[in-house]
Amino acid sequence: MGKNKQKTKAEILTITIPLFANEGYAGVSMRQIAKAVGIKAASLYHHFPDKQTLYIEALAQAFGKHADFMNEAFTLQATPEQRLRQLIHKLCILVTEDADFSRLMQREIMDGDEKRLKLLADQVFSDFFHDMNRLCRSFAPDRDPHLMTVSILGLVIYHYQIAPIRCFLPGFQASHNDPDIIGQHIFTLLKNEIEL
Amino acid sequence: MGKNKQKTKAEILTITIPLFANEGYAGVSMRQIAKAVGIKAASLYHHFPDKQTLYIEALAQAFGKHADFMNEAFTLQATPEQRLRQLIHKLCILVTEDADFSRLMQREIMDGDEKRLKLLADQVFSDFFHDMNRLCRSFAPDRDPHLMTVSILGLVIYHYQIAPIRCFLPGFQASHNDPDIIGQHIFTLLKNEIEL
DNA sequence: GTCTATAAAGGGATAGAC
DNA sequence: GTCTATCCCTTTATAGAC
Repeated sequence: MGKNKQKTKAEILTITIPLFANEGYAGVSMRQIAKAVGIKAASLYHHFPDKQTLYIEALAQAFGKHADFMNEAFTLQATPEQRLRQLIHKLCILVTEDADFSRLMQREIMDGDEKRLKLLADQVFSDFFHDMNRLCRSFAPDRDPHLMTVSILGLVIYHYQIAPIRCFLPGFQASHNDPDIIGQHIFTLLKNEIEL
Repeated sequence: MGKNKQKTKAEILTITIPLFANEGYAGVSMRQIAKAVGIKAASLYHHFPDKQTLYIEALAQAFGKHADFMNEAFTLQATPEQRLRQLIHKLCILVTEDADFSRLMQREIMDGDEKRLKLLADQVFSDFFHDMNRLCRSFAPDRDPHLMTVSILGLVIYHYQIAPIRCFLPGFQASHNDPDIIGQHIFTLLKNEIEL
């Protein structure tokens, strides 16, 4: 009844996502993808017209997975301080637990052309970013909300990005990879900004 | 007298660096490099035994270029506050003005194997990171210096990383790409940390 | 929906002339 | 030090059998 086709397509994408996340678009061949999926390369072209499309759909699946988180991170009614703490905590968990998502995002911001970036911004980040701006305004009304939002994202994301080399850098301790420790550090860093 | 060989080698690397920075290792072919340099692909193998070596030497040249900055950022005698402001300012200028350096670094942290990352950490960042830890201790003695150092780097670097998509995100203004504006924002964000 | 076979192009790398 | 020519392999993608 055609249900297998859809299922197989999503399965292919699920298997493909970590490959693109770890090796990049140019670093993964259709043969490698096919091998990982368990079919021959030619069969991939039954599901996707070309490699580009396969990549774009993998992106869409990887990013769509977290749409809920993006929208739910701001629902709870609480003080700005509590909401900021919650948000930082959830962001730390997100980047730590879905490395594929984070890496794909990083690569896409690096390599995506203008058209793809605009799509990513509008369809994935717009609402989330807007909510973050609003949160920033609520606890730091005198600050530029856009700059604050980027700063908070940078604080969380860079601690994750630098993880592969961090263990070789001066002052490293194992606890520095713990999302709770990192989240707590970032929250106290920003706490002074909060107007009580 | 063999002086041309050295000169040409450095010239090749200079031309190659932006290619690897923009397209990544797998995204650039020896033929593309040769074309950019203005010679044939086979001639590249007179200077470098293989593509890997060419890439590594390009990294070395791109990173070595900023060794002075890394070491000079902490020489001036001043209050911790002044030194922090100076450092943030110089970092903002660095990542803004040498996009190739920043992108290569980002790719290398993402894709480098353990051996290359250890080399990068020891030979490029060790002293700089150590100095940053010391600076952090001087203005925020109660904080973990490693976490503080990474946070400061993340604040600066992420504002640069997100630049390609930033203009599509809510609240963007042209001034958000100005290193002076970003630097000022980050400094005031950290200023509350400073023990006067 | 997957397979084999294959086309057409591009990849890294080498040999040997100049 | 650069060239042409070439080797051998991989790549993306298609055609057509099952």
